[in-house]
Amino acid sequence: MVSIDDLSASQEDYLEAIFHISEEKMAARAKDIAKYLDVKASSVTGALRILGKHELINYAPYDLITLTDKGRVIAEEIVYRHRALEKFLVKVLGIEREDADAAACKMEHHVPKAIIERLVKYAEYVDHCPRGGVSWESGFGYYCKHGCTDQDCERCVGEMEIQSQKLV
Amino acid sequence: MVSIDDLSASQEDYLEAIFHISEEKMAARAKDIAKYLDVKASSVTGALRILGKHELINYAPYDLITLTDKGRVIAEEIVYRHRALEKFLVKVLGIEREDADAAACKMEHHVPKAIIERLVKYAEYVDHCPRGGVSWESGFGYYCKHGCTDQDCERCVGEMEIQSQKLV
DNA sequence: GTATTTTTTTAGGCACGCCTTACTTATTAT
DNA sequence: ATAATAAGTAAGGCGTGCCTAAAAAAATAC
Repeated sequence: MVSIDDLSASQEDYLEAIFHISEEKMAARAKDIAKYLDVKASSVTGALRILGKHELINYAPYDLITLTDKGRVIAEEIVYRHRALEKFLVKVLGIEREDADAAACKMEHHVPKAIIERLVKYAEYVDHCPRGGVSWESGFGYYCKHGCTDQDCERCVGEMEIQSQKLV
Repeated sequence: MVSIDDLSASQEDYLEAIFHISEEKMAARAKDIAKYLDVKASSVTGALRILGKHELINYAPYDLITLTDKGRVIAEEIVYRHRALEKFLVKVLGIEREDADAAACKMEHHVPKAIIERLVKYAEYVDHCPRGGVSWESGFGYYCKHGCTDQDCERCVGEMEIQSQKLV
């Protein structure tokens, strides 16, 4: 039995690609996958054979490619991770959507599930309770641009002392 | 000229290992590195030759292994990333230190530099301005355990309505 | 219905990074 | 000093995942 943890990063990418292409066109063809992942068609064939062998996709040479039920469950998990990461990067860290998407692609295979769950929870928290958490504009975003502007900030007092010492 | 971006994940691991071992013992030996990374001694040799060729370490057979200046700069960058990630996971997301360390090991090679910088900034912000940001105990940690407890929370009103409808 | 084009597959190759086995070099103990 | 042990190297293998080039199959055009 194959679980999501048995898949390599590239196999996850293939499954993810098939999932997205299938959403649009009912079934994927090797050509679409190659284009989506920017690899040669011949590289796709090998990957498809493996995914087929693991019964994650319905694969027969020259035939249309679809996800099996098992494959769809795993593909959805992968897509969920990607979206969760991207949302976190945008909503919490204020990364530009495009950059966040690119970063999520790079990171998604290497972030443990437990961490993803926490990111989701955190993003949800910030989203849900902007007063308790951090709303980007007024909180972290402002800090990024202007630093700490709290006159009574205890930490800043310390830093100012250090600054003064340097100036002497 | 070799930059940090030219290193594979495993080369980064080797450099990181040498850095940490050197901190304790002045110089590293292949055996220590093999143990540190849980890899066979013979696997270490090849990696050392490459790092040596790139002038990131001073390497001569049977001799002690030390970082070159160039190597130390890169190693410090790698360690910085690891620590930044770990700090973020612990301080912001409330992950247990050990889990955070393990996750950081898995993630550190795949998080773009720009994202690391943002994580650092965010952790700094939360650390610096717990009032504006989120202190773990009172903010996100509490939310994780009890959910939203704000009586006047607009979002929760919506959710309660949904809940009520379900109960009907 | 054959010819052309597109799509897919096969075959063979390369780089990486790890492994094992066999060998060489150093160190340590007696 | 030499035997035993520890440490390091060389050579060759394996799996992954990509590539190119060329053959085979399918789709399309005439």
